[in-house]
Amino acid sequence: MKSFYATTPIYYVNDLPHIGHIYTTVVGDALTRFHRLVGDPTRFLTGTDEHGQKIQKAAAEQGVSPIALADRVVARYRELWKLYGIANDDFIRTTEERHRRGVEAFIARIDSAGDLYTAKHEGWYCSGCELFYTEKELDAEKRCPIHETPCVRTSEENVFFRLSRYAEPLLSHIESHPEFIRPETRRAEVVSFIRGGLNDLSVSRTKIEWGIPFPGRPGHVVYVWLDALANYITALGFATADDALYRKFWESPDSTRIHLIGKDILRQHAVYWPAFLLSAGVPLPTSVWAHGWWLRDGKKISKSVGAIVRPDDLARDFGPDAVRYFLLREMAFGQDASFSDEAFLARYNADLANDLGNTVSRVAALCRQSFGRAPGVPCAANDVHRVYRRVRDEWKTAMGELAFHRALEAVWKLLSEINGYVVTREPWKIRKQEGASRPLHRILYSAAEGVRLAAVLLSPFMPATSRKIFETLGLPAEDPVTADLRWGGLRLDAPLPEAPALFPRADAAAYLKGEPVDKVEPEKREKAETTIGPDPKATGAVAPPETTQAASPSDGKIGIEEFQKVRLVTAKIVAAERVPKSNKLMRLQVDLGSEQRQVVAGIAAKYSAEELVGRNVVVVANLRPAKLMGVESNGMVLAAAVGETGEPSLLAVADGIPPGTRVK
RNA sequence: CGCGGGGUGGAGCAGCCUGGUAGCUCGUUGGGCUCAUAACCCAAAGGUCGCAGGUUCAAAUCCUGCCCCCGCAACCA
Repeated sequence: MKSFYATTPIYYVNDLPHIGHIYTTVVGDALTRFHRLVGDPTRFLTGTDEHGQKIQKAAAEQGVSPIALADRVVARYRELWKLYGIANDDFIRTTEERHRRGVEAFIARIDSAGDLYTAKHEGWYCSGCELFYTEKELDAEKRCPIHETPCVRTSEENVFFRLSRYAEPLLSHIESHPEFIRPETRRAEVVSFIRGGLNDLSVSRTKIEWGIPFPGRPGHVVYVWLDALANYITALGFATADDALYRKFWESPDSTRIHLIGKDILRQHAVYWPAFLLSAGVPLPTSVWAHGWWLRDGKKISKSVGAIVRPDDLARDFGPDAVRYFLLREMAFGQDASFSDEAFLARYNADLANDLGNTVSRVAALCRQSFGRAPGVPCAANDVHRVYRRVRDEWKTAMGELAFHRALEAVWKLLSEINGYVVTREPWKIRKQEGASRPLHRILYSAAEGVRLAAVLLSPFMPATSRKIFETLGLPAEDPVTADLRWGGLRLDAPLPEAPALFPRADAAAYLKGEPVDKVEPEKREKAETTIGPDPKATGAVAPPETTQAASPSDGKIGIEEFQKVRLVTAKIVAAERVPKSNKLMRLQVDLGSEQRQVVAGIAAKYSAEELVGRNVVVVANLRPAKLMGVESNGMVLAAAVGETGEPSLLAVADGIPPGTRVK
């Protein structure tokens, strides 16, 4: 029997969980729940990546130790996974002892293969960032893009990995294993990247302390990616005395090993990681599966636009399973998909409330009204059973291809069949005419058994919902096992408890307007709030610098003296031209009365050069100069940022106000 | 030649790898049912599958060229 091992990336503790993390983890959970259900020995791993520059720095800024910072974020991940019903078998942290040992052993193998050497790495170094920059990233004066201070030409001694040696072996592996990189487009991407030539990879750092000490190279720590990627095998006990899991789930030719990743970290997983493994003489993963990105309302989710989707709100209002369902149903795995409240509400009402929830309560109510309990006479020869067999096969095939949306579509065919079956047989009429007759038992048995099997097929996707459905049908509220996939698992004459609606219909219009939805049972709501409610402390602790820097400690308010530091004056635009090759930059010459100067503004998407000339605007006069696309800017033109896109709308100044007039 | 995603009934999508009746959800229209969460069932209308060539007995699907939209990065001072 084939063992099945799936991993998510380990998440970097500098960031709070967002929809991407939740998605990958939910996918891994659904996939491994499926494999457990069909009877494969299965293991599911997730965890956190805790080393590196950013963590060290963030911790220092907050005056805590890096590990304390990591602990805090890890606790949050653990809560979140619990909330979403993630059944991971293990949770690895790169700061754990077992991981460190595994990495050391892994590096020792690579070293003895002769793939490591030490060399000088020269570049422009910013002491503020503690990072090397490439020429491209710096301006003409070699200034750091973040600190705007000059970088120093420095050299650092690094350990290098002979990645260049593995171009051919990788290509031939990819060639002979079509399932190695999926989907297809990603595979082509990787092939072209490798064909473009592979440079040896620097795998140690000397300027950082927060990492695993590089074996045999005092003063060096292991480069974060080499450290992080190894988690997939160190968590299995690679190169330890107790490596039973490693042998069963990784080394065995009968194992399937799948890395689920976002397409942004494809190169690390499809090039670097397999190269390391080849060097160390360890089998490669069966498959690296790169999924697409979630877009917000069709646009890339970006922090600067403020369109971060944290599904916490939806999980609180509609339950974690509804979010799981949406994520798995809406995205064709591998492609990008859009996350919008409208789409969520539409799916929630149509699929979960109308189809699933209503069918369950409909069938349960029919049984209760007819018999006061579950049907007492089984039936196997009926349309529901026939459709079930077909649906179950489609479901299996789709899951094998990681086509979750198709697997779910199949289950909905079964629900639809049950509804159609009930309408055709009209059990309510039979009940009135002949009471709890044998035919009525058989009809409702077919319907109820169909519902039970739908719940079994749904269990990888919506485990909690699935258990509730079993309960509604008078069965134990447990995760199903392989035998439960067979027709005939319903318990005859079982008492049926009164059950609340699984997914009460939501008033979509009201919800989208921001009104509260009181649709989730109080019990669920409470739980959701305590576990994922906003935790300002945790948020502040790990939020990226731009949010933590909010200067004033208390409420974000500043004194007037602080505001007065900003010198605002009116100005007249005397000339305007687009910055070549830029999308939204406009180079403006503005008259400040006493002087004329050049200001660059990001308004070209909205305003043409002609309509700008002659306009009176407000500018910030005492702003430090900056270069944008190589053009110097000495000030800032004020504009309202309208809507989510921040479309600029210039502030107007009444005619007749001379340029250079102070604004306050 | 920066990197990537996409253009399929009114809307949102699947199908494309492995050519052969264009499918799903929502919406619309008509009918049915009244057991169920105003839910459910049946039927209908509605598509030059971005454009142009090519390969083929056959192209949404494979090849070539082009057009358009979107995201990332460089650029929101």
